[in-house]
Amino acid sequence: MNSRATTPNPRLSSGSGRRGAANKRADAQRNRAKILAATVTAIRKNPDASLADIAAEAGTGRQTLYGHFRTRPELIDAALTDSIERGEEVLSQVPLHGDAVEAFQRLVTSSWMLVDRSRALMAAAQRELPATRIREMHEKAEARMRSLLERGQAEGAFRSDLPVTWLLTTTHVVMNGAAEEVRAGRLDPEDAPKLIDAILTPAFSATQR
Amino acid sequence: MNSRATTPNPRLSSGSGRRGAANKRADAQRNRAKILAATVTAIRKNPDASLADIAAEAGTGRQTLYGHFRTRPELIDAALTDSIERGEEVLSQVPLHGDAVEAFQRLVTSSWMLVDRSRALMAAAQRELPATRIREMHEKAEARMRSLLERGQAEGAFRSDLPVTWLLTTTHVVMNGAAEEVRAGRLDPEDAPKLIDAILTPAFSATQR
DNA sequence: GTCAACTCATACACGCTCGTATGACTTGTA
DNA sequence: TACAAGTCATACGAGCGTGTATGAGTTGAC
Repeated sequence: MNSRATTPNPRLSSGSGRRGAANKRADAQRNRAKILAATVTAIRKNPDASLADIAAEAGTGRQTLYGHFRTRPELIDAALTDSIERGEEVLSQVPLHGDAVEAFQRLVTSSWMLVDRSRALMAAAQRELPATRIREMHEKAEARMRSLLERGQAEGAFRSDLPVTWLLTTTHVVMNGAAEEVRAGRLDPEDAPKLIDAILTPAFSATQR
Repeated sequence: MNSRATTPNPRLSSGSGRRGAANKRADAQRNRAKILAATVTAIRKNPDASLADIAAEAGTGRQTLYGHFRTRPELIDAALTDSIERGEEVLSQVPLHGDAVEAFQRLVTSSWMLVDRSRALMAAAQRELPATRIREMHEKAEARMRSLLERGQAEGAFRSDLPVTWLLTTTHVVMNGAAEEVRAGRLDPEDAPKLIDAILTPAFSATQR
């Protein structure tokens, strides 16, 4: 074990203890990031973008890409993981205290922006990654949303005659619908949160049922 | 013109006046139908099904398929057109008179079953056919739904603070979500209409706003 | 029964993408 | 500065899907 001990490099042991990701040349880290970003935009432009397309989008050689990601699924996985991690940073800041309905609205608005950004990537992932893997990546975000909905139900803010699962999918589905409308140019991104809210709030409300 | 006048064949001039589709051997018509059906089921099983897969599913040779449909898009187009035409036969029977909300519920229930059946095919079409073509095919069904929603708004049954377009997409999106849940085995098809309704009715309701 | 229509197996050309390999070159780092 | 790490152009093999071609065989229609 520990055969690569030539460079102890105590400089940066931040984050996970893994050595795989951290101690790489600054150069390489930049390229990795460029490729990850390019994956999102390239697939956004063309859902069937090849690895060559993505490398071109990143302004890097195809071989460089292969140097960072051995296979296509591995790249997609990494790109999605990255997107979700960035999303987590945003979502974890959303205050969930207080009125459940208002908290839900805040969470949905933030979530929607993320969905809008990585929609195409998600679609690609759904075709190339096992479904269990994708669910696994969304675990945190989904758990947050679910427990908020559950709290709302318990407090009588949200209706309890429907399973939380269905409220959850409805939420996803309406956000995705808005994102699709934006993509098609039929909806102004600015207006989306309001429209999403206009549907979900009365749909989930406990009043008058 | 009229170079193929060898067989006047006054037997069946039913439907459109076109001669292209009608006067084919019974044999060929059967095969065409088999292929169309196979397209739906094959793509349902595997969204990336090749023409070879589809031919196999139909129990026919690949060349026979090419005899009926010159290219892949042409096949997808034909299959979707066929699905939609069959759907029209169902939807046109749904009574739209009387209370707009109830009519909407009836229409949604019927529509959902169709969506559930041809969801995979639609996804394939979205990847291989121009968006305008797909919208064109859905024109009738969409117009029916739209005018019902508009009537509901005018009568004060549906809220008027949202554009009909958004009500329309919401409807689509929730139906699709249910279909997806069914596909994933997380939802019983029997329960779907009830759940869809439970979301859409309060979401679209004009009361309490 | 005759003929055209249709089916189907086989085969080929083409283009595309993935993944691998090689080697020369450039850049970061200590 | 010296060496490892990383980049990149080029090239190759394999696999797959599409669309075309050919020809022999089968089936429906009149």
